[in-house]
Amino acid sequence: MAATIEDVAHRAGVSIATVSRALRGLPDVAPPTRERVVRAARDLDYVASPYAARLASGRTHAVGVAVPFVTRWFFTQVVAGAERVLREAGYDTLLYNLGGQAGRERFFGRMPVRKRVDGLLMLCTPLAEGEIEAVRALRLPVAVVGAAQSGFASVRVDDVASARLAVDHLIDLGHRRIGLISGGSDEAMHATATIDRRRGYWQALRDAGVRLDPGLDVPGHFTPGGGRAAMEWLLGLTDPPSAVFAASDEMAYGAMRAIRTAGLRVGADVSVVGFDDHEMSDLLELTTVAQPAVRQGELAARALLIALGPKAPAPRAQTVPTRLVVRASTRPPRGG
Amino acid sequence: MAATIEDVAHRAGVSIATVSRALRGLPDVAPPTRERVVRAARDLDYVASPYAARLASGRTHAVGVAVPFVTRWFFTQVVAGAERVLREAGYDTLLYNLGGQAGRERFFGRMPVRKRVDGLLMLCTPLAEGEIEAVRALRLPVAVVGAAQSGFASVRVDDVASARLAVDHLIDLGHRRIGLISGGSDEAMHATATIDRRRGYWQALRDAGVRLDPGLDVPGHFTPGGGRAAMEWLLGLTDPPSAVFAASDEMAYGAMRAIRTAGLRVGADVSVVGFDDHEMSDLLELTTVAQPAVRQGELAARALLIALGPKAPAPRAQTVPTRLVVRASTRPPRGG
DNA sequence: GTGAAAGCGCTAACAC
DNA sequence: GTGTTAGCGCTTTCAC
Repeated sequence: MAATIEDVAHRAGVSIATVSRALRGLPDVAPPTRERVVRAARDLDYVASPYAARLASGRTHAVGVAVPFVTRWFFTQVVAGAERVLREAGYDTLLYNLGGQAGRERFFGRMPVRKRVDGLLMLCTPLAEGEIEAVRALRLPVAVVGAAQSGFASVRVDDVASARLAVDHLIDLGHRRIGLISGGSDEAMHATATIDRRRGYWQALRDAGVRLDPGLDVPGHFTPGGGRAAMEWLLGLTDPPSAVFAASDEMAYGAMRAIRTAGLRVGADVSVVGFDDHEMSDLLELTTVAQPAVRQGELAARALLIALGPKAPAPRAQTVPTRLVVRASTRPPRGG
Repeated sequence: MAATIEDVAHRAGVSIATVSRALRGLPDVAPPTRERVVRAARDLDYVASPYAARLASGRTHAVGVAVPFVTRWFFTQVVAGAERVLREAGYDTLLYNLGGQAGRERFFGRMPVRKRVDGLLMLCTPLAEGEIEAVRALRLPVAVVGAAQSGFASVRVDDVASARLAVDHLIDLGHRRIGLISGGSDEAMHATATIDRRRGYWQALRDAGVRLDPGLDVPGHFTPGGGRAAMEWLLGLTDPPSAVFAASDEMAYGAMRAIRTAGLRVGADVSVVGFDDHEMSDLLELTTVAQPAVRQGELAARALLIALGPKAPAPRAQTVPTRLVVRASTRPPRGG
């Protein structure tokens, strides 16, 4: 069997209390004593039982990370960033992949993190009223990525301004008829990205004095397939757009595909801007709004760690900058 | 404070032992008693403390999932599949993102899963001798995905046969000069996929009586950028290949890009086959060897759950089928 | 600076 | 069928 604290205490010739103190680096342990304890622990290959420690101390040193879909590019980046920061701080990462509306309801209904974690990290999951209540009821520090929620620490990009960046770029190139491939009304999972990026799109057009046409706003559901269908629909219009802004790169890829399938050229015939700067975008020469994904995970994890610390300040809403990356998918309109 | 088992016992007018039994669905509890307990628990919004239960029972109901890179497509799929199965079985998923060689060494050196989990799920991480020992020393059930390791349950595809599928397809189309974009010798993280897919490639060529040319075997490091560079190199040869087999779709995307950049057409001028059937492949019309990624995660998780059960059978090595999905990226060679 | 002892909230014998 | 009780392996007062 694995060694316990008692084994270490015997071997070092001290009490278990001293072992506990020595190994956790608490003050009030004589250096030579600590030395003996550390050596004994190493000799026995001792690791403290985290669960016993949790029970006794009431702190779990674990954080729950709830993510809509671990398979989506942006989320994987955020998770990677958060996991690293948490691990380095000695926290366990409990992964909860919501996986769609049903899983989401199960999560907020049962709250499987209860009595399991010290804090909660929620990704891109703008919460319904009841969900916010359910989370608050946990009375746990919470950090969210991709949405600002009062009372919670948050890290996100300015979706409105970022979308404007993309659309302004198209306008600067001379485009006037610009389509939007957005999330879709059903997307509880992506509400912020959908709504705010749409808002930025409208603002940019309005400020440029472009006539607004709601018929150019088509849902793409944040998937390549959805983006493709959306673009097909746009191209089928009597007066199709000369450029589109897709609210995610993955939808943009689908749109690019649809453009090519229609016998048109991306850039030369129809311009496309995406959002994310997914690693494939460089390859596909997609102009896009780059957002620091891994970094958002890191920042959120850090914010959570601070909230878990002794002198926890009021939760802060952080915004990280985006930038436009211009590639070959955007060009002036033909005859523009 | 949150309710404890004692609160429930008081309210239901029974002992804590009965509460424990009733709530866990153990036999030997009179139906009316169970009913009362369940109601009391619900009234108090009681959830058992998992950590107290772990300490008392010795079982953690947690599984560690170690993954080289959560950000890589294949791994995200596997994690999603495994997480769902584990969650539904009442197990916590502790995520360990190794993240490169350094993280990998840290993981096997410190073994952070010690005293934390009942079982371990390792993704695509063919283990060095010392690492296998370190894992065995845990004396825990282990399941691996993407490699067969004796003594551990495993789920994988037949990489050799699958690679042959891809290369045979090119040969059937009439190609004779076929390049390989493989992983690379440094890839400790992808050894199986690299080695076995290369082996399948060689076998297919040999069996077809094609002269073997080691100069056509170029590393692509499992990234789009690597695939692109590899393809550029191949196209620069005096006698460039008319087709390539890339050991992953993401490398194939890079290769396709390089082909286009060189002014050639994918399919018509140079054929490309990938491996994975990443969701983008349909969009990019990449012929590829499809492997069931989510399913491998599910199967591995199930295998682990079985190993954690009462009558644990000997660990089994499972192989899941792959299939060739032919799309527009492969065609007969020009003048073939 | 160190030790004794009382929990933390459960599970699992064992008794009845 | 149900209750009593002894732990599980730590942390944390409180003495000394």
